[in-house]
Amino acid sequence: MKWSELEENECPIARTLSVVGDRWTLLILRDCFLGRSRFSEFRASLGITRHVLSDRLAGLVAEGILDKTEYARGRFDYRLTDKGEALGPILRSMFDWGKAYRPLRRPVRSKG
Amino acid sequence: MKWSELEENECPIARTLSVVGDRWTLLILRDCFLGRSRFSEFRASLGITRHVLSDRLAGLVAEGILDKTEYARGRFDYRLTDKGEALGPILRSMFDWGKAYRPLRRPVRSKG
DNA sequence: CGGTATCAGTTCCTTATTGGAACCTTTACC
DNA sequence: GGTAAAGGTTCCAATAAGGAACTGATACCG
Repeated sequence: MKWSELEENECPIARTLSVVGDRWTLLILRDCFLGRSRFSEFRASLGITRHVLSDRLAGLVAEGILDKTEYARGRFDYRLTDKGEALGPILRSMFDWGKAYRPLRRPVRSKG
Repeated sequence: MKWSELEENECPIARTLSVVGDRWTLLILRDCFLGRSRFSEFRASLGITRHVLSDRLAGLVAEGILDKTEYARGRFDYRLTDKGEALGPILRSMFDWGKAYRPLRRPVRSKG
């Protein structure tokens, strides 16, 4: 199965992954849940390249997950729609799993 | 931020994505939850290339998410560990979202 | 015993996706 | 008019994924 074929897959999980299953999309959406809404904010937070960010944002807008509005000439806000907000539980469960099963062992400084 | 740097990211969501955030891993794990456990079963179900499947399974074993056991000479079972089972809520929430927000409009046959 | 088939990979080559830097256009500020 | 920032786009190099062929090891067939 090719990635693009997932969209019409029988399995709802596969269909969800066809939308948010790439390397960056869920991190962008996490930023949205944290209140970030601008191209430059995502850039600063994620270190994603402009090209890929531009592409992902356009995809999310096309999917109806983000809403793009011009808050000043040539400046845009990307905000979660209801469909986007509904992804919250996915991020929530990822948060819980990461916290429980991949704890940060923070770097010990000097003699620790 | 490069993908590999996510492992030690401050955010638990980022750390989770460093493990399951690529194109295929969550689909493989979905198959595990559905009871599939062998290389050939994953292949048949997903149409993933041998090379990538081999790589992903090895990664999941290294992460302690799957357990690999030889059930016959040269034949292996991959089964979810507790850490792997704990990913259930992520798949569950993806299932719910996909069902609600990306319903299958199944192809209408003949006159519907 | 030779021939064929399956499982679980590995290797090699091609295609697709990402990373990185430079460039572009509009607006704001001095 | 010069500089800077936002939000892109374009181009090229590096990385990842797709696809087919090839490798053992084991099993079954006659």
